[in-house]
Amino acid sequence: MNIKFNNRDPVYIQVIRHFKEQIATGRFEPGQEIPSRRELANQLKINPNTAQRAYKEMEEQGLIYTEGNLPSRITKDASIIKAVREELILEAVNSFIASVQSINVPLDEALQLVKNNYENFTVEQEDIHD
Amino acid sequence: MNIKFNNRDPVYIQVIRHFKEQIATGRFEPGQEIPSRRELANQLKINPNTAQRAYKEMEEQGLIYTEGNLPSRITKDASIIKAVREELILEAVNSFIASVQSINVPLDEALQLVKNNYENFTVEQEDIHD
DNA sequence: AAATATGTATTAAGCCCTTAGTACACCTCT
DNA sequence: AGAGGTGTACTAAGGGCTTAATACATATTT
Repeated sequence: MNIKFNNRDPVYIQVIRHFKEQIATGRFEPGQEIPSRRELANQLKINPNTAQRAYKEMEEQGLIYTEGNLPSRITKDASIIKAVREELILEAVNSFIASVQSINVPLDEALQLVKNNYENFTVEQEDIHD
Repeated sequence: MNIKFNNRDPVYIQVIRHFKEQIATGRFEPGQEIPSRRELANQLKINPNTAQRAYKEMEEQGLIYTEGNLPSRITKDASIIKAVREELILEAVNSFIASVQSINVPLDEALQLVKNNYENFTVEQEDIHD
């Protein structure tokens, strides 16, 4: 468990986002046990209450579930998992289109830019902070 | 002047973002006079101090300039204007790539999604709030 | 039984952003 | 000279998010 936090979004939102990514890609499998609130807080160096808030929202959204006071687990509902992935993708696509259209970047140019930067992107990211 | 504000980013950040878009696309021309702090606040229904904060940061970044106590103007520095456009584009591209890679969307699929949604995007946006 | 770990809940404080109200110096226009 | 608009600056209050410090019931482990 490792999250690169930025300073503009609330931490609990970024935690939820990270879990959604893990669920959408299958790195978190259905029914898989996840860290307790306190353990997650320790791992991420955040406050237990912040972890609790993230978990609470995820539980309300059906992303995770908790039986009794056992460690929470990833949902087994395939339709939710599928919806999460589609939500993330749609969000990324719409956000990108809105951005490039707001600065009048034509479709061809936008596609070309993505193509040119996709492969070696992870490498470049090492220099990016915040 | 019309900005659709969201609730997650600080208002003065969104104002700056809007000005950058206008500058990058040439809708704000070099040397063009811009609304005073108070007038902008009136137009956008925000507090004059928030407008002041946005203008102050833009002045520090060289996006606008102020001579005496005359209304501020858009920079005439072509290199800054070019840099703004490139910054916005790079930001959009990197953000998009980071998003799709985090959920393992292959390049081909990502490009196809952008292509499929680019044309009719402005229409769909009418239903989107917040 | 005792200790530990779990989920859950409450209260308080601090920080950032926004809003609000005010103030001052400067310039332009009447 | 006076009025109005400009940039600029300051203090104060409120809201949302985070952090902090506890607290409690339950289940598991020792």
